Amino acid sequence: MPEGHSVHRLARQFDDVFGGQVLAVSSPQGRFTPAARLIDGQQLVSSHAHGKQLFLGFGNDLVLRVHLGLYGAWSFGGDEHFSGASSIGAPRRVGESEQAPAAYQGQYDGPPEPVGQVRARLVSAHGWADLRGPTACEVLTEVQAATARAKLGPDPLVAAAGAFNLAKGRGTAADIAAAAAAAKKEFIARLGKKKTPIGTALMDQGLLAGVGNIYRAETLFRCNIDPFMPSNELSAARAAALWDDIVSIMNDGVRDGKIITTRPADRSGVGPIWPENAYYTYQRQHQQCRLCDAGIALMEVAGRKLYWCPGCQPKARKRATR
DNA sequence: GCCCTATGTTAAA
DNA sequence: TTAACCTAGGGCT
Repeated sequence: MPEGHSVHRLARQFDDVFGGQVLAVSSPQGRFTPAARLIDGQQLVSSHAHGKQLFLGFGNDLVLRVHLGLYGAWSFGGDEHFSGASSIGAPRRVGESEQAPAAYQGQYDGPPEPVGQVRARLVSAHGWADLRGPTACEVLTEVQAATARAKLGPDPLVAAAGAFNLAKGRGTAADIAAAAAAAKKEFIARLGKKKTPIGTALMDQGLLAGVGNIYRAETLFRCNIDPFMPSNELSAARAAALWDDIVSIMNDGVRDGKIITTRPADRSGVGPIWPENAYYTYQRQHQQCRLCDAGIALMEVAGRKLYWCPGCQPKARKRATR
């Protein structure tokens, strides 16, 4: 699935192209039809991402919660007023871009006939959005939506989302700074209480919301942390540095529409930056590390593939203090 | 066409 | 720990 950065991009996209507009909501596939009727014809009043989940608020106080899961994807289209038409979701192959294609050209005649399994379709006067293959797509009350969000850990992109809202005249800089500080503090505190390996903890959406398999592998490499180290053996200072690194590379992901975690000095001079030179360890098993002589290791852990460099991410020799 | 894979989560065993 | 779920693309026969 797209990791948190993609969902934050989606939240911005919905805000930009549908914000304040009345939407026709349907389910060409049929599976979402009863819930779609609850928000059909309502105005979109908010668009928010928390980790990998998207929350769209409507004028009748109902909330559409969407989780793309492993395969879900949104596709968009519309006329010249429908800026940023794009398709953001699960890349179908390594190296696929999450960036928007060229602007729509030609006459806009409304959304196309649905092809395949379109779970939900949102249509405004100027464009449309189709949702396919989500793990979750449901209409909730505000209380239910708050309950869903309460299960999620701090989001490294909380400040980025705040900056976007600030530019739209919502919120204050002071509130954003406070939220970002609180998120970081909470992350550090939660890690300190967990004995689970740090590589597992980073994938726990209740501990930290938005990091997935690529960011997990890449940030642990960048911070020289052994993925099997118990979370509570990481010093508070290293936990803070880990948070800062996650914030940094995920902010880049929001900006770029793709995950690039390599520092410029560490990229090979051969081939483009992305995807060949975008990662340190993800899907680089058996290849030589970019920084040392070791080969990148791969092991299946809890059903997900974990990549790391045994040379750059050595086992801690002594117990760190917190 | 068939099999495998994928930046994910949940429930059953 | 395993299976199930949702979808599309690539490589294979």
